[in-house]
Amino acid sequence: MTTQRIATLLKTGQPDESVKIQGWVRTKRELKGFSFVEVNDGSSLASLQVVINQDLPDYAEVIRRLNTGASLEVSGVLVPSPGKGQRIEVKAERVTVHGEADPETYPLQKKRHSFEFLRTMGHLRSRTNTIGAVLRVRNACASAIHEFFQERGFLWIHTPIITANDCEGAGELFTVTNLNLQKVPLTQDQKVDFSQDFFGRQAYLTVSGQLQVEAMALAFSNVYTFGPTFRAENSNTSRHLAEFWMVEPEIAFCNLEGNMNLAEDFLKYIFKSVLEACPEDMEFFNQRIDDSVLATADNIINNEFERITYTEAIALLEKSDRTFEYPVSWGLDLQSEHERYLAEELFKKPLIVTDYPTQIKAFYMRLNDDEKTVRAMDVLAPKIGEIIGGSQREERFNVLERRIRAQGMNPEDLWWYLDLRRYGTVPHAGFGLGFERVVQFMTGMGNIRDVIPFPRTPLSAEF
RNA sequence: UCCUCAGUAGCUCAGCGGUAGAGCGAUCGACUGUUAAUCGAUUGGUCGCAGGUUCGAAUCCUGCUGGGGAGCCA
Repeated sequence: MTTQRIATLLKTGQPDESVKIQGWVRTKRELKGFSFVEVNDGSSLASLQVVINQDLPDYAEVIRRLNTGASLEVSGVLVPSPGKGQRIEVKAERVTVHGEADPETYPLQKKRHSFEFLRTMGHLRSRTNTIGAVLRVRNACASAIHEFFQERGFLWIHTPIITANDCEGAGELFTVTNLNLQKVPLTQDQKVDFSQDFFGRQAYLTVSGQLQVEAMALAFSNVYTFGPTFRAENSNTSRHLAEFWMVEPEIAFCNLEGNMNLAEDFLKYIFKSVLEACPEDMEFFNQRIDDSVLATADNIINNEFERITYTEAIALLEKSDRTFEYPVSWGLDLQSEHERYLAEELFKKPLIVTDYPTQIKAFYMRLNDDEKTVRAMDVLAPKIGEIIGGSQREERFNVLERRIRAQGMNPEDLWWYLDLRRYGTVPHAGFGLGFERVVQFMTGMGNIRDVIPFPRTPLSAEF
């Protein structure tokens, strides 16, 4: 008999059906004459209750070995459950213990654990209710992202992880090298001689696939990247990782309005899709983690996002009677507290802020006619802050070259990026979305380290 | 990197100058249907590490780690 998944049995299993399941013991309750064992195989939040009667051969020995964390295989028959809390249960006919888990040392006890503690066991924590639910939602969300773009004819582009482009300006980079670090070759002026390194020049882990994905958009019209991204910043917050996943669509023949529409449709789609795919897990988050999770999802799906310009945002902040720690003034970037005030208190829903001052944004964003602002957009979500950052790109060769120079960079280093404006340039736009931040936002999880299987942060890469 | 709080039993914490306590877990026992099972008993600690102050340090001071907040950003 083939093994069935517990999620399927809980949903569609019928009494008298013969079944075989495999999984891990979540908890065991021994009574006189028989025992209840809850078995979870990761397919759903709920476990399947297995009833083992003492007339089973080797009953005492089997039960002794079935502690929390042990792995087993059960063959039996489904029966209606007389107890509360489950529709059906398995009456065990044969139980095989694959691996024991010594209860004296197995760290996951049948009680609540703090997330801090679970982080010290990256290899085991996915067997818990919360982290299990998070990772199922994460999977559903990743799947929804691909569905969304594939349905719309976007090509998934695998942009490089290793890059020599140090000119995107998006934070600190990790160097990739195979130089002998015991004996680093030096140039005459005592700098590291990267010409002797693997790529013949200094290379890095990517901080964004945007530059490359723009090149692809100018061949395939609509494309997206979805892959890991690396930042070597010494950021110690609940919203930052050194290794995270980013989604970056890029659309040719598109302006900022089209970009905003896509971003809004995109967020609505993935929330809806995850609610459909993981209703139990989402309900769990609403009950145990953050009781506004379902309302927030509903808010995203059913409301139009607010859209204001940076200039309007500054006016609203200046008009508010709130006192902010950081000053509000046209030309200064919005601080976390400003973004949160706008999204959480003033509008109480996601909003898109556009047309930021030129000097606080990247060189590739399209210059407006006033030359004081660029066609940038940030989608700000309650609780998380910036969840999406994007822009219409500067497609005019002369303007782009001028802006590269103005930011102290050398146009020659970006020769191929400029080439895209030299040959068949088109208006185009795109955005970047922090995948873990979306999962955080969806699940209500407070710390980004708990929405990725193995988080990498400063001083932390144990698992 | 800065601010701030915290490191005491397997876990969550109390004790805050006179050499250790609770709840949960685990273990054993009881219970024909439990579901964070319940009830009874038992077990459990170089008080993070290294220095220093003191007659005496878990307790006070200094360096290293974790949480929260900020900056940077996604």
